[in-house]
Amino acid sequence: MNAFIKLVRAAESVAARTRHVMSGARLTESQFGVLDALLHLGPMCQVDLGRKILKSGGNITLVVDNLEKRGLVERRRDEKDRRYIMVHLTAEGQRLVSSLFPSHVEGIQQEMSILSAAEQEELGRLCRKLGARKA
Amino acid sequence: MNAFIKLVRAAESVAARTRHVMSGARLTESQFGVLDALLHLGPMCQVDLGRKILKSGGNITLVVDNLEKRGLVERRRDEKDRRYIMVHLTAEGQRLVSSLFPSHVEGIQQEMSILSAAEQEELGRLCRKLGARKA
DNA sequence: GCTATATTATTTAATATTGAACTATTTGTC
DNA sequence: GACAAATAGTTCAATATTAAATAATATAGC
Repeated sequence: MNAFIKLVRAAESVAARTRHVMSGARLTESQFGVLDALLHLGPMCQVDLGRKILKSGGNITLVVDNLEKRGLVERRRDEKDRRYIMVHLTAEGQRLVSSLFPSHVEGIQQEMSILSAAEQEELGRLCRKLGARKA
Repeated sequence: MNAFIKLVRAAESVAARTRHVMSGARLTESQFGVLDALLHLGPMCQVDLGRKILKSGGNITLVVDNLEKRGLVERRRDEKDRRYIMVHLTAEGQRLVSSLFPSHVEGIQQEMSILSAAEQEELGRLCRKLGARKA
């Protein structure tokens, strides 16, 4: 029980302390999460984006809307299965997320560096068990 | 870096899977967090509530507003220092949060039970280090 | 081929969330 | 005591977030 409270606080604390890189570019965490997924995994439909950043479908619609307004991503209807809309990075989106990514990673690593490599390993192992638990 | 991603996913996964107790009573996580703090720590000003549930001042104003509309909490101006507003549980608020608390705790314990007691201990230790890190 | 079911995406209503500007109050310093 | 700095709370605009209802499309079973 206590472990859970500390888990949530740790996640929120570290996230809050590393938000500045994103907010400097006027991106929210969800927006950055979407751009990050598209950069590293390629074009993706919105359901998959939702699974990736753990948000509801309705939410993804809005986040992608806002990214699209800024010209950072592009929606393309899948002609094979017209239910799907694949979300693509634009050239500008790619440029932006690529330029932000290194300092984003660096900020997180700096925050995590209070734990030794072995501790980070162990933390990852424990969290993976919790995250993978069935509904 | 990987550890951080797993940390966030674990926190969000467990939280999402235990949300049903709160949403069954039409309470959000923040609303429940406020009621919980008031129940276990007594009346509190809004700044302290914000520190407790890790949310901004503007947010606390709204969350307390919504709890007040439902008659679950009450605002009382501190007459010693009129900048402060102490938030109190009403009888109804106390009844509600007390009735919900056991199943809330049980749900979390069930989610966490995929880890052994020793693992939970270790997870708590690692998370405490991360959460306590200076800004 | 028709129909029931499932899946993707959107919309809507309600609440959350932040950051910044703002008001009211108190405290510290001269 | 006056006034500058600090602190508590509110408001506002922009975006997020969910759950539930809906529309469009695809698939499976008959």
